[in-house]
Amino acid sequence: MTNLRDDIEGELRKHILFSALTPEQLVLTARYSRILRLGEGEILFQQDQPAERFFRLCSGQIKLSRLSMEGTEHVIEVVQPGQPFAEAVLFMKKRVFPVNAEALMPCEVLAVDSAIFLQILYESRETCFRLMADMSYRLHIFVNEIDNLTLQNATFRLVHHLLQQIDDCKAKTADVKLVTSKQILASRLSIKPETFSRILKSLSKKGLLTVNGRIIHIRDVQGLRCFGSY
Amino acid sequence: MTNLRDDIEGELRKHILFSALTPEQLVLTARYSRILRLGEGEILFQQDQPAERFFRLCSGQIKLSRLSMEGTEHVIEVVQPGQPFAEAVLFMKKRVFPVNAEALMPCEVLAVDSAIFLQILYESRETCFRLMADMSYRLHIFVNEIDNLTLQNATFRLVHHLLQQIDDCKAKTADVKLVTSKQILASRLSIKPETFSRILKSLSKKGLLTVNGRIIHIRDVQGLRCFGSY
DNA sequence: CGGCTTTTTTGATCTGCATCAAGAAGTGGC
DNA sequence: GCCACTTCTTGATGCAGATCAAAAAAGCCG
Repeated sequence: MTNLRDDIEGELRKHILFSALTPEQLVLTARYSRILRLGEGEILFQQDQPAERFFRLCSGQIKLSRLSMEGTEHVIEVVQPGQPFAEAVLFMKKRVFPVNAEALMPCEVLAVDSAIFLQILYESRETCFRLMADMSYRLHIFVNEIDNLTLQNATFRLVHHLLQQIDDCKAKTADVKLVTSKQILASRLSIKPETFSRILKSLSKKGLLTVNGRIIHIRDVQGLRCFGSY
Repeated sequence: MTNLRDDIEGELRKHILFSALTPEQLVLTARYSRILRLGEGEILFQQDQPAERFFRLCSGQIKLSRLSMEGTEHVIEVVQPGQPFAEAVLFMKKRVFPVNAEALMPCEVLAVDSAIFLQILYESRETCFRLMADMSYRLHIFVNEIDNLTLQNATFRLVHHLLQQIDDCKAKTADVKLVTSKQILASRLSIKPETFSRILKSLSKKGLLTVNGRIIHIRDVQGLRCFGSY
């Protein structure tokens, strides 16, 4: 565990955005970086707080969410180990976090100083290009996300999510282990927990899958794929 | 009209992404750029087509939309003169347009060659930074968009849109001229035209506004602002 | 102007999903 | 192993907004 603290450079090197840096740049960045440890339920940052750092998750799980005025929460993303987050804030006029970040379990997070990174960016075209690719990718994700929310119904979104989790795309059958609680996954997909449960039930009644706790056994991948919204 | 064809450089200079270029870079870019003219209803590009250029709208209006598998359309954005679009595609692995683009009226569009621009980007940090700021801004917009779709109801979205159009934010009363047909605006806000019409009616019945064709006269800005979703 | 298309409105009805409420089934602590 | 607590499921009911159908209003053009 504690060994991580001593290997900030190693952690940085794993970070796609830093993989193009020269050794000197890496050392400089490391000096302005920290490994943070969070307990379950701990808040890393909150919406509208000034953002002086951005992150990469080393271990654990982080929930990124937004709060509406009435206080209802919507989970935007559940960050998995290896993923960078809050890096696009660097270029916003108002440099504040657009989301809340909360540890869903004990986490180790690499925190990098924004100011230093901007300086590095200025010196490393290669890094600029990686960041642009990264942001472009995120934009693409968001466009798809909006599609799903507007053009598609709840059942489709759930089915789509399950299918995405399958790596072997030509398998007839598959097991999907949900990475979070059904509540949180439901929010991620903009579905109420009750509805989520009912959809799973109806899918299993159709013989397309069986549910065993967090393990979803898909009995008919092809059938599920052709399913859509009917 | 035709004078635009002769002034590609001038048009480029207005493009925020090109405003940091050296004269030589500008000339080079201009050589690989074109001004395109589109008639009403003409398609500039379609979803999944290879994207070898990106754009800036000089005049007219362009509708960016997505199609679902069942064929229903959702308007992502209505591009106004001066706005760049499809520039984030540059960095995607599969370099294809993620949306359809159709002229809502006769348009003049500045089309810039992607390959040349990537080369320029490599030579101009300043331009990289502008593009990153641009993408970061778009990401932020999308996060808000998803908020509105998930946390907010149709009435809120419409009210929110109207309030955004008001420039003088402390005015008691205001006129908003819709830039497109109500149908298209409705789709942009993920509302069916019928529902859109009903919402406007209910707001006017409450005395908050009056509707006169595409001109919405807001009689009580403050009241509308406090309105939300109730 | 009068006939045409297109946009907008209105009414009636339907439905997916939310909400409320209450059990059931896991999960962890001591 | 038992109790408290959280997560998940199930049922009953309600409502926002979709859908279908058709009238009304607004543009358009020869």
